[in-house]
This record gives sequence, C-alpha cells and structure tokens, in this order.
Amino acid sequence: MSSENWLVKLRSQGYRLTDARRAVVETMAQSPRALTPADVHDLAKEQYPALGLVTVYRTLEKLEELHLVQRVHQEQGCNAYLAHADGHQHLLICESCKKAVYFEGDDLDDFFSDVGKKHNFTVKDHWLQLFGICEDCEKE
Amino acid sequence: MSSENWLVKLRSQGYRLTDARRAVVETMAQSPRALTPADVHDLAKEQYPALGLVTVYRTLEKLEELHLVQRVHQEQGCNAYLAHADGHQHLLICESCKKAVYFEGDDLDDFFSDVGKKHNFTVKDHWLQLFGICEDCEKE
DNA sequence: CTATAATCGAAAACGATTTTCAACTAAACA
DNA sequence: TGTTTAGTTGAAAATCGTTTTCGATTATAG
Repeated sequence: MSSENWLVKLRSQGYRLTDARRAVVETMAQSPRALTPADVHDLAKEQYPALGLVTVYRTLEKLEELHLVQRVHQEQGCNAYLAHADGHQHLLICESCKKAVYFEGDDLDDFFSDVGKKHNFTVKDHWLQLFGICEDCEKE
Repeated sequence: MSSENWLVKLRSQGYRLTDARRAVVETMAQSPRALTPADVHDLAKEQYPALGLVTVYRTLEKLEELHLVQRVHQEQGCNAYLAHADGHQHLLICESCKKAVYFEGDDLDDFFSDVGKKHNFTVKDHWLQLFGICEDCEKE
C-alpha cells in the first residue's frame, strides 16, 4: 500500500508520525478522486474521529511540499488535492463520479513549442486537463 | 472599440447601462491581461471614482454569463477574468507581464479523443494553457 | 523514564466574496 | 418634459474558506 511510503517520506523529512497524519495520508493515498480539505476531514474522521480540520490543512500543505499530492483545478473549485503521479502527467477526469486518471502527454511538447514560436513566446510550461465520462458512469 | 458591442449586448439582455458598468466594461475590454475583481476595481475607479467593489463583482458575473469574459486559472489564483475569444480557444500567458494571447488548438481534438479511448472515457471537454515568456519580457 | 520540541484541536482572526438594505437613477411611458 | 417604477447602486453586515494563535498534548531522542 502506497500510504506506507508516504509515511516513510514524511518521517525522513523530520516530521512526526501521528494518528491524525496517518488518517489524512491514508485517505489521500487511496482516493480515486481529488478531495477538498473538507472532504478529507469528513472521510478521515471515520478513521480518527478527533481529527481537526486545521490539521487536515496543515498535513495537505506538507504533502504538497513533498510532491505526494497535487492541487487539482476544476469548474467547481480549485482547492482539491489528488495523489501525485510520477513525472509530468496530465489528468483525465470523469465529470460524473470525478474519478481522476493520469496520462502522458509527451507527444504534445513540439506542438506547444510551435504555438509559442508563432506568437513570439518561449513556452516554459503547460497545463492540460481532459474532462469526460468514464465507462462505469456511461452505463447509467 | 469592442466595449461598445459589450454594452449593446448588456442592453439587449435588459440590463441598464450605468456609468459604473461602463467603467468595468471598458476596463475589461481593453486589458491585455486577466484581472482580479480587485484589479478591475483599482483600474476602473480612475474612470469612475465612486465605483464600489461589489458592483465590480456583480458586473463581472453578468459579463461571464454573456460569455464576454472568461475566468482564468493561474498558479497565483483562479479568480481573474479576461475578455473572451470567439469560438473555442486556448491561452498562452506570459509568466512575467501576464499578457494573455489566444491560440487555436483544433489539431489536438483527435489526440484527446484517443487518450480517452485508451482509458475508456468519452472525452467531452478540455482545458489547456501554455505558460512562457513573451518577446518583450525576454529582452530584459 | 524524562525532557523537549513538534503537533494537536479550539477559538479567534483574516480576507475574499455575497447578501442585505435604503437611496438613487435609467429608461419606459404619459 | 415630467412621472413612475423596477433595476441598480455603494456601505455595512454576513458568510465562507483558510490561516494564525495558544495552551495542552505527545512522539521521539536520549
């Protein structure tokens, strides 16, 4: 289970392992969709009922620092967090169940660079997300 | 000047034309970069000093409804607005001066659709933004 | 087992946005 | 050109998500 690795990484940065952190980490590590701090609070409280919302904020901040989670921007808001993928990947999100899947977009770098040239920009970075309906939700 | 068209469109929806709205509309219509409500307030007050921040929020909301402006998401925040382009276009933003330029990305639709198929998603929409340095800022 | 600095949750503070409200005014109509 | 009226205004209050403060607690090193 990947949440074990997360806890090791936190520890190796000098952070202490507490039950509150374990609950947040395990919630984030196993979620198939991006979660807001309030979502995390609700879910993680099932595992550790005394958990405070403030601790969720503080833990998410640390996880983002360590690139274990990333912030996800959506129409409904820009404050949701998702387990991070290795390397530079992009997201495909189901508009119905919000499930998020990563995909590689290396093929696009040349295109982006050309767009930049056309407008006299040096392109440094890009931001790409696809929205759709996943197989499971399509069935309904 | 395009702000005239914006005012006509507002009028045609039954909205009244006031000096406060004119100031907001003209500020948005001529800005080369995305502006936060506070930015708009600061800039538009030069033209109409009595302008209240609340009216800026309310007018931006209407302009977004009419697709005259769109919300722009950036690292620093997701509450900036920019004059909308015709059709489905994407943004190229200068990380230094924040100037925003639209480009077409029709070539990408097939790629996006293929990514979807690979993951059993029906892709409905996409978000794409490029970040870089524009010619003017590169010189410095 | 002890010492100590990191961490905790509750409450207060904060900043951005929205709502409320009484005064004002653009626009339709006489 | 006046009058009427519903849409609009800005100020103040309310609200919401997030951050800071603080005294109590606790993981960890020794």
